[in-house]
Amino acid sequence: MKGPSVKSKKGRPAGTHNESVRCLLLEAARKQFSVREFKAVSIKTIAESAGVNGAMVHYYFGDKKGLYLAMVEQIFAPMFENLSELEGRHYHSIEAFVRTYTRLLAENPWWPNFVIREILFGDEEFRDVIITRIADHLTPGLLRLINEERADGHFRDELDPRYALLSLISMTVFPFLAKPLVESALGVSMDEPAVEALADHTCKLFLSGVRADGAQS
Amino acid sequence: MKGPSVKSKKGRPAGTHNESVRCLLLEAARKQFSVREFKAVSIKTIAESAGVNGAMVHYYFGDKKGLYLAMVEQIFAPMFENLSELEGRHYHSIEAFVRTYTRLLAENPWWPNFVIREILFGDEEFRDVIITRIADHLTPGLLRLINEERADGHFRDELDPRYALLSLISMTVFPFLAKPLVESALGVSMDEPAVEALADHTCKLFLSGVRADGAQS
DNA sequence: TGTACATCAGTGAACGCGCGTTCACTGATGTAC
DNA sequence: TGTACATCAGTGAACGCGCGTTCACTGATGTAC
Repeated sequence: MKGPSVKSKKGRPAGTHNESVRCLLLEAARKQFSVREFKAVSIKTIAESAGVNGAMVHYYFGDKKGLYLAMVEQIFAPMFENLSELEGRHYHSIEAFVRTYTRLLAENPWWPNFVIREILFGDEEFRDVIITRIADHLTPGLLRLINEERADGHFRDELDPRYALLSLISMTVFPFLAKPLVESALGVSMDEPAVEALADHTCKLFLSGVRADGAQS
Repeated sequence: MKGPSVKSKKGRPAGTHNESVRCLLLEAARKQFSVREFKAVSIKTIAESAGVNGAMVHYYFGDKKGLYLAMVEQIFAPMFENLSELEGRHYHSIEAFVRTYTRLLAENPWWPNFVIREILFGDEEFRDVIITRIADHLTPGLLRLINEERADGHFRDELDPRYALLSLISMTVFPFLAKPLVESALGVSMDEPAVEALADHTCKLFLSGVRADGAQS
């Protein structure tokens, strides 16, 4: 595999406008892989969609899987970055989690699509990596938070924190995952205001649902 | 396409043990398609898994897609049947919905897998059929129920019934959809007792979450 | 009953298409001296 | 400055593999008379 990363002193230097081909391919790949399976998307289709020669896939990414992984990495990076931030600073509030996550999902609507695809149909190794990565980023902080609220008497005593967390994540993620179903069946368009209203609703439902009888809202 | 369905008077009658090959293929197909994409599963793999000749796929199902559709139909049929029953009789209770649906999902763990696959990556026509079918079976009865409870003052007045229904479905379905993630990240094994406990939890969380302040539990 | 025949489920080799991949090549653009 | 050369991004034809599909065929099992 030879690529543009090979540097040397002589000759024409790399990087006039060559990165555009790379970007075009990544963008086209995201579009195609968003609505079709890996093997159902041909390099030819991606190349045509990007308006470049199909051999460029191998020139820039080695092979088809290289392009796919580069694209997935590009999609996941900002999500994990933001989630790390969230973990570091704002995890003190259930509401902050729901709103931040909702915003992230609204901005990256194809993200849950690729996650669920990898989890359900991906290679075993890659799947485990993703699962571990998501679990590590989401679970500890939120579980601790729920446990604290329960210990302080704000949440019901018999509440199972694991189930509570599962409910919270379910309500936050599923609407984006089943977006076509939601839009068609419920008539909810999942645009900016609807998504925000849904986040409000989710917070209220969850906090009322787990609150101890005697606790203040 | 010639198949065993062609009947005649003369010759060896159909149906000694020939249906077993059909069943073996359907079962093997379900196994393979559960964990891999359509194009990532070869007829050869299915046939080997079933222990029959690969040409049998075309003999019994016409082509690969015929086998896939027959398998999906076989998976969906009991679900829609049970959902219809549910609609006719037991839709008077949120709890009945959650418990019935949870039981169905526990008994048919691959069902949400195929639904989401078709919705996200399927052909446009097939996707719309599935979405419409699910929407028609789930939405009207439950929406009516939620509206009634709200009108009777049991549920909060400012509650949006569509969002409430979405939350309910999210909490019921998502845990099965993200089963590997749930089991790995939360340490919940999603077996019989855990699934039942989760259904209890979901009912309690939802009903507490939507209840009007003055209403009885 | 015996026999010729029809139809069955199932076989296995061969075909041909689409795909990912490879590779010799081109013209443009830079550097070295 | 001019010129020979090195390296670049990109091209397009060809290759070969795997796949879905086809088809002539077989032996078994029934029916007709």
